Amino acid sequence: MRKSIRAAERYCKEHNLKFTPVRRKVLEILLQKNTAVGAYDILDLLREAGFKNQPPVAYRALDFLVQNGFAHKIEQLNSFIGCIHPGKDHSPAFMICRNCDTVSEEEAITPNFSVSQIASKAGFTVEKAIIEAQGLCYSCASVP
Amino acid sequence: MRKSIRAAERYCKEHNLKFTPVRRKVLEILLQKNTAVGAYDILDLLREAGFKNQPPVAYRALDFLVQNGFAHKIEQLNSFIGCIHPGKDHSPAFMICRNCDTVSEEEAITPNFSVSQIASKAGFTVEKAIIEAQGLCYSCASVP
DNA sequence: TGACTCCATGATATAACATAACATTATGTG
DNA sequence: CACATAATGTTATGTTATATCATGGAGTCA
Repeated sequence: MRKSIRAAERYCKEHNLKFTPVRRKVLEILLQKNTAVGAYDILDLLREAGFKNQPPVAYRALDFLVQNGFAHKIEQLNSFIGCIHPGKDHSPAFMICRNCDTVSEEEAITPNFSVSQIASKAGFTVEKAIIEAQGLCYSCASVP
Repeated sequence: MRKSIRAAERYCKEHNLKFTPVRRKVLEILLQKNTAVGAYDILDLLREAGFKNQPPVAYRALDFLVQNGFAHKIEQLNSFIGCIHPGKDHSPAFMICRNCDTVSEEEAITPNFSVSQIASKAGFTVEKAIIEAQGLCYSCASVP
């Protein structure tokens, strides 16, 4: 975790991004858990740590972290999780345990791996999977 | 679309489910669009059609439709879409166009197809894909 | 150095999404 | 008909997320 923080630090320095105290703190919060954390929980923890605690404080920091690949949003939980290999361009698949709430991030490498392959490699029993891709449909890609 | 409604009707009759007016109406609303529709938009349309319009009205109908496979929730949009092949047990992948908002449902058949394969089959250019599986992690599956 | 720019943060308000809880009504079954 | 069950009505509230405008702080460059 210290290592992930330092990696983020280095990456920001290299890319002229500001790794400010609140951004660092939010990333620390995320990396301390192996479950996804909601924005308002983060807000509480920020307050405890002496930061301001209006919603935008958390959402801005989260946007920054997600934008730069230091964190991911888990859509099904409306929550966030620290990224285990930041910096690298990757296309992750998340395995959410309904019993212990642990979210594990698996690498889908190229998107050329199936959910079931990823899951079985991780020893995970899938009960429900969602796959949502954003991009351009055929018509919209053809007519620029 | 008439056909999908009738299929839902038949399925409900066979499974002793009540395909009530509000459920039918919500499904009609969803099937009339090829974009995902938010619960509150549905609520407005219900009101226009003479139904009650408190939030639970929409959410209950949507729960029913999703539960029984007549509709899906698109997590990234907090919205819902009618299912194009209800009744069948399937594991869908959704292609969301950021330009025209069209959401197309592709069949992932067994989960043994990759996102990129599905997308290229559909002529869709993927910019971002999310894959989230819910189930049981290895530890939780081992200790019942 | 001081005016300027850019970006981050502070602060207030409100929008958008979703559910809890309890009352009432309809429907089917013995 | 009495009863059980499921659906709907209704009120209130909880949860997640963003818009908007004001303020501050670091770097740049004439």
